[in-house]
Amino acid sequence: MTRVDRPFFSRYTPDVARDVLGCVLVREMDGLVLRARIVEVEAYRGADDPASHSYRGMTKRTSVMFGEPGHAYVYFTYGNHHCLNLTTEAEGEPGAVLIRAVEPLEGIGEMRKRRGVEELTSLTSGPGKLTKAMGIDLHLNGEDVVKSKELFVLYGRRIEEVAVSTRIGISSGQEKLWRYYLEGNAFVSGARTHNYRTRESVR
DNA sequence: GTTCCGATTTTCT
DNA sequence: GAAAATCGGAACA
Repeated sequence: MTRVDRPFFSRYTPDVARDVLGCVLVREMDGLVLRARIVEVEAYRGADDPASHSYRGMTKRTSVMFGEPGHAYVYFTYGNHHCLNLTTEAEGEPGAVLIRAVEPLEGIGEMRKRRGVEELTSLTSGPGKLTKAMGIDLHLNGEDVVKSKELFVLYGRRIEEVAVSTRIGISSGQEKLWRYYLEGNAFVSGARTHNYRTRESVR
């Protein structure tokens, strides 16, 4: 397995989002290995994207989005949940891909323990769920996933069919179709938002 | 310093 | 289908 490299992330964010589908997210700690396949993502950019945290420019929190591509941007929201992003675009340009859902591959028992849930499809089918299942929190904010030993991404199998829709949980920027997911995958979140759906073949 | 609110999840009706 | 839980960041004064 080959690690996803810096140039992969240093591109137009929606392209990175679509291409990272099918790649494998790996979390290693305390001799533990957790692996999961990325099945749902969303793209967030900067000044052209009112739904993005970096829409109004750089702040202490969003500085990671402006930095070198290929780093983890982790934020805390709703007083309960962490969300994982991978930064994109050339250094100086804000951008990140939100990992919304993954499919567990290895360390499933550990994920169940961390989530306190048995149901396999509930383990990592949401941005807050997968961070809890994989032990991802603010201490990984800014982590360089190109070099990190704790959190990184491997290239995966080729993907046949990708579905596109509006992003979930945002109040502006709804005209952009920047949510990408594997059509029919059981771990995709957002069953409640039967919004715009388009199909397209990729790769 | 104070106020407002969210790139969510869970639980209850 | 609706609402509560819960707290750090960002905006405003």
